[in-house]
Amino acid sequence: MSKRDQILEAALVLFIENGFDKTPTSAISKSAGVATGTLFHHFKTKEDLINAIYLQVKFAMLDNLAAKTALATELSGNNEGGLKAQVKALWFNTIDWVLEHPQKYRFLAQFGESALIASNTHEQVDAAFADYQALFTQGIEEGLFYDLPVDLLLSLATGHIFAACNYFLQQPELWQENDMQRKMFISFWSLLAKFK
Amino acid sequence: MSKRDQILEAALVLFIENGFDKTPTSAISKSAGVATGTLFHHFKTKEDLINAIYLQVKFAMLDNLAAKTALATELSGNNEGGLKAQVKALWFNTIDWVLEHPQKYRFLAQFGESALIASNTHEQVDAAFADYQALFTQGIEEGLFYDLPVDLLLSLATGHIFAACNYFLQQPELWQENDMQRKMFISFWSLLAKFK
DNA sequence: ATCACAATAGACTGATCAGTCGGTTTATAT
DNA sequence: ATATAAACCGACTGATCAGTCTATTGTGAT
Repeated sequence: MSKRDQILEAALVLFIENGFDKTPTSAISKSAGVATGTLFHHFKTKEDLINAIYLQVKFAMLDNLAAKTALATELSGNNEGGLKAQVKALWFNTIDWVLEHPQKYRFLAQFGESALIASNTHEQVDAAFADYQALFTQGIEEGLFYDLPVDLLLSLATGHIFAACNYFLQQPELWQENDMQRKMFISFWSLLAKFK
Repeated sequence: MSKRDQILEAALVLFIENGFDKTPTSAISKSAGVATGTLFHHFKTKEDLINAIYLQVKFAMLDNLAAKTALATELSGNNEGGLKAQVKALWFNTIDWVLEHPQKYRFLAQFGESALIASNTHEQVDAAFADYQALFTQGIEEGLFYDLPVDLLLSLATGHIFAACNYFLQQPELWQENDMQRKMFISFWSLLAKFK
């Protein structure tokens, strides 16, 4: 692992544990096994660093979704499989990834809404989520989903997913419980779609 | 308005605009028209201050809901009015309050998940929300809601409301649009209840 | 009137820390 | 081999700022 990655990893952990302003750069470089100068060689400022982490985590999440989706279409042969199946895969894979990467998720929850993340950073991420937006647009146009603005529907959907993640990160065993995933998806789907 | 309240109000605005660590206490006292000493007379530390704001805002939200609920039961005569009507009132009044207090909401969104809010603070707030938890418990016991843990259902519900608020704070005129509130409540209700 | 205490003021400081700087090592290209 | 640049190091510093301290002003209470 490159020193740059060591820094990103160490900083993520320290940031979620102590918060941004209670994490001196000296602590980060120390924990990463790297000199101060090296940290500032790779990241111009401390804020650059947190924005880099944010991008890395968001894209890691996205890459995972893309990989899983690709795998699914490959296995099923066709590249459609129905809108509902696609949405379900997206929903399940997101929660699955979060539960496997609790720290990365906690970072997003803690800093995603903070003023530290530059608007430019948000734009880069939003652009990368365009594919999934298209999926929801399709649902609306087909009359399957409620006739609401796409980004509102997307926001409601991510809200549901994140609320679920918050809960199941506290109680991971419940997520595996009989019928739980089925019930949760019904709730999720009902929020979007007019029909079952 | 007491100097204490002036400080709370000034700090809230500065915190959401610049973030916690980019807001020196000197800027707060200056903006509040108060001396440094006065700030630290009322709040032992800067973190005490942000926790005090958090409590004030959460309780303001709660007091508003309680007042509106009380008014509704007074007007309707009986104190029941059906579970769905009660949930709808809760849902509508929350969004209404948020849209009328965008800064307070933005504060909650930005700092509610941050490490700055003490666990003790969270506990005080959770305790105050017990009444609304009872409402959801009732819905589950009556077999009206999905058979899921209460706090999971609560978390999903608040997730939906917050996602909606985020959206309509950007596009306030859409909230008033014909049919919008009806459609949004259908989506909200479907997420909780097995039947329409 | 007098006492006690809460509220207010603002100059001051000790500690902290983001970021710099001059230098060394390592990798790459020619 | 040699040149060039990128990666790396860590001691150092200038600026910032949370919180203190001492003094002054309201404000009841008896």
